[in-house]
Amino acid sequence: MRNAKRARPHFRLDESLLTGLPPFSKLDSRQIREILDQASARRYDEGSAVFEEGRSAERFFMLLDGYIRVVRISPSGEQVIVMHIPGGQLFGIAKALGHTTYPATAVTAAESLALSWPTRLWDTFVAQYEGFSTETYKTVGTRLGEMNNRIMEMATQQVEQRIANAILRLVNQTGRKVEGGIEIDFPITRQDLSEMTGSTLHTVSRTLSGWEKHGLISSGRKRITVCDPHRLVLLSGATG
DNA sequence: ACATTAATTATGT
DNA sequence: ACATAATTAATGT
Repeated sequence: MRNAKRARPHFRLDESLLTGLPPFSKLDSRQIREILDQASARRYDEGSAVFEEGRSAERFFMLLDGYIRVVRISPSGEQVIVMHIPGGQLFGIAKALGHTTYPATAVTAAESLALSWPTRLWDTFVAQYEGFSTETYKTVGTRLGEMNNRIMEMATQQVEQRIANAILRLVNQTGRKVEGGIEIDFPITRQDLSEMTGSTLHTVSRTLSGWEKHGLISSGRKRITVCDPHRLVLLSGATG
């Protein structure tokens, strides 16, 4: 039966969701409780936007499970994939960068689960939760370093090496062991790889086919597993 | 050393 | 059956 409208049922989020995650690892269970009671949880289908570039940063997020694809669109309409964020990390933390709007769009690369809080809570989180700010600045620093490396790659390396580096990054961050190698844990297309490397899906397809022929990787539709990481590193590294 | 264009085939609902 | 992904060859800068 269709019942009367009622307020969103208040699910008590389990404390184990946050305990152990770096930004919260130093907190006692009372503090975790506090934080969880102010959070809202939401599930996202694959490919749905969590927030969009330019929009006011109303909330910040903790990705509990799944993967976030950070995306920007050029004025001419081409998409660029800035990076991927795995579960267990904060994202949409515009406030940490001194922004009031989101600097990029966040799309789920797989079905995902995220907590979020109103951005007005950011300062109190920083002020009263030990380790929160230092840990978040660590992740900001890590991401900055990655983007830094990407800039170098873009400027100096050829497409094949950039693709190799992109895949290695994904494998390091999201790789899960399967028989015969390490698989990228979420669906990824040649188009995606091209948007990460400033290339085209055709070039990506050709290079991947070549690698597959030589046993470096194996791939199906939207799936890539690295069989020989070592040789891939050789390809990606100093001029071959 | 790569993009573009185009045609063809494979794969998932 | 249909849409989306991937491959492959030919041609262009």
